[in-house]
Amino acid sequence: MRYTLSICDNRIFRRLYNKGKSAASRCVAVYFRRNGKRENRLGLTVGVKVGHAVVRNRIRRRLREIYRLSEELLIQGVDIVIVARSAAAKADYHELERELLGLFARLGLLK
RNA sequence: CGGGAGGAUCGGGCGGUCGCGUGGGGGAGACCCCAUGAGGAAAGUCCGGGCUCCAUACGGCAGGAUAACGGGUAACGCCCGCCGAAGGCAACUUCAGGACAAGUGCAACAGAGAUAUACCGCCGUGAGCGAUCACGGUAAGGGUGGAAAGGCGGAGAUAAGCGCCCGCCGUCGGCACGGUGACGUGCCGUUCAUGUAAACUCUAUCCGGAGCAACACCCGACAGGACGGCGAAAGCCGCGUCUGCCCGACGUAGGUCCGAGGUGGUGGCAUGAGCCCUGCGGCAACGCAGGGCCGGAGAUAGAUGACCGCACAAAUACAGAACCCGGCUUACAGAUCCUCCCGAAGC
RNA sequence: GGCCCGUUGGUCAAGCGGUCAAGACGCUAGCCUCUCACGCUGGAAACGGGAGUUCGAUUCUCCCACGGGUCA
Repeated sequence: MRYTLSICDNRIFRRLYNKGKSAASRCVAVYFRRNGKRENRLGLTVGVKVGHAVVRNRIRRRLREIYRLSEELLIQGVDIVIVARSAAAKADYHELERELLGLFARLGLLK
């Protein structure tokens, strides 16, 4: 991903959950906040409750793919956390793509 | 053809576009090229090891594990063979399968009585006209129970009965033969004894503790402190670590411990009790010898996804390495192969 | 990733090889009261699942499932 770093620090996740703006749909929830930098930072959260390791990996990879393909459309300089919910385990790639892009549009993250 | 038993293997292949981890190469750089990239269970963490630190891991108690016998293995609670028991017409499957005859405990309810007993019954004696009662004998019959004085059958004897006696079976003990052994077969006998050890316990064998978040090293930040007593010395006490306790060992001034700080990097880290083929030994597990192959995962918020095409009946199961191996257990759509048993029909 | 615990009515929980598996709160029916509450009497409701040992398992053993703790 060209313009994006990963979020490794648990404190950044906490700050987004507490102070970021958010929106949610059936399968995913999105939190974001401006970070004052030139590039974006992305965090993906897929909890244990969603499924076992194979299911969690698949969801995480699909979410990352969706983000990668839509990266050019997004504004820059924000931290974004995408949280998978339980329903994501049964959704296919296209459903996730539709929901996630819909949330990005609702939050005004698209250029 | 139908039904069944045992074992083994696969659990995806080819191609295209974009994207990711690792290694290598090219380029001043942006970047480009090449190679490669999850499992049979990677899982549960139930056993056993390697490896690292603690003492070179040593003695006793406590604690834990295993349990017919022989072998295999680095080791095992695993595997192979074999014995015994149970089940099945059979192929075959299952078994925590030592010792209640060392001692202790427990056995509710029912039942007269639970390791010793006489409720009904049977028999004898005495009392009574009699119904019946009292005392004694008896475990063959009834009833209760998971279990009632080895089991089944029989004859004599007896007041009635009883392994009191006989035959067969079982059990225990002894002897002989076969087997490396568990054990089997045969003979003899004064043995005849409730169950339970996944109850305490006893017997035999094995086990030191912790775990890669172990451990070693580097950079930076912070805040430093303690190291005693006796003695001339040896040494003793104390303190610390090693295991719950004892014993013991080691350390006690270029070392150790406590406190503070809690951030990043490197190694450990992937060639291993490895896989394949051939030969020899062995019933087998497996071992030995020779040859070949490395078919290269190695992250540190953690790499495999999206879309499409092709053949096949279909691509749909369970499921993601985190120090590494050997097992066990659990989950699993579908496909293929081998061996064997039973039944029916035919030759 | 490693190492340890736990699971009993709706909730909190005691028990531990054997007769009805205690108790509290809650729920419910009746009584009391003009009515509600309090009080009194009664009732329903549970051993996470599956195997094994045993005459008998909530208890003992094994395997799963779920929930929690702890270690840099």
